[in-house]
Amino acid sequence: MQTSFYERDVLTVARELLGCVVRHGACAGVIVETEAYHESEPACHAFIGLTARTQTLFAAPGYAYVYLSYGIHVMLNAVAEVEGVGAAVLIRALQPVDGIELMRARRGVQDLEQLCSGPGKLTQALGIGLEHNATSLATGPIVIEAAERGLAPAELEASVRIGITKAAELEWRFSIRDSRFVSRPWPRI
DNA sequence: CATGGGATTGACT
DNA sequence: GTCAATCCCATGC
Repeated sequence: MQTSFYERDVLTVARELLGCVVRHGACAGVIVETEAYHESEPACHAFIGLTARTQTLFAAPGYAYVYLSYGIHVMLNAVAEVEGVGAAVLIRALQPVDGIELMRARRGVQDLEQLCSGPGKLTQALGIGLEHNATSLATGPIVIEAAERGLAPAELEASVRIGITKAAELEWRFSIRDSRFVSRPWPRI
């Protein structure tokens, strides 16, 4: 998708990424869960300001912000809002579509519902690493393709973030309702 | 230069 | 439910 898709309010981008397809090489999956981060909110890496680690967060929209969590897990984010604003959408879960056997080999797991049901799982399944930080999601090697159809409002589920007091009333997390491929049960609003 | 925390996962009790 | 694994990087001395 083009840059203009990402150059909007990060919550809107997080909502509309549901149903889109993440593709890397032979592997691809439909996004079923996202989480928005914005520099105004302390859980966001950009909250502390521009550093070497977080500079991608402030980069032009439509780029991939990839970082390592807990020294083990790779997180894939799509940079949103205008250049200079630190905001991004974490891709939290996918419904596997293509390259499923390769995903199973990379994960060492057979169960389709366990292949991409978490932010660290989906990057492992798709072979995404830190070397993909600051690459374009429009030109690849990782690309995000538009949803085949728009989601009906009833299919969308929103939730507050867990463990954050400030701005806890805002709906930062989005998923496709009743999808079997999300990372975990969410608190209902 | 040393330290400590993090947007997680999976194994084990 | 609890807990360890393990790398990057921001902060502080």
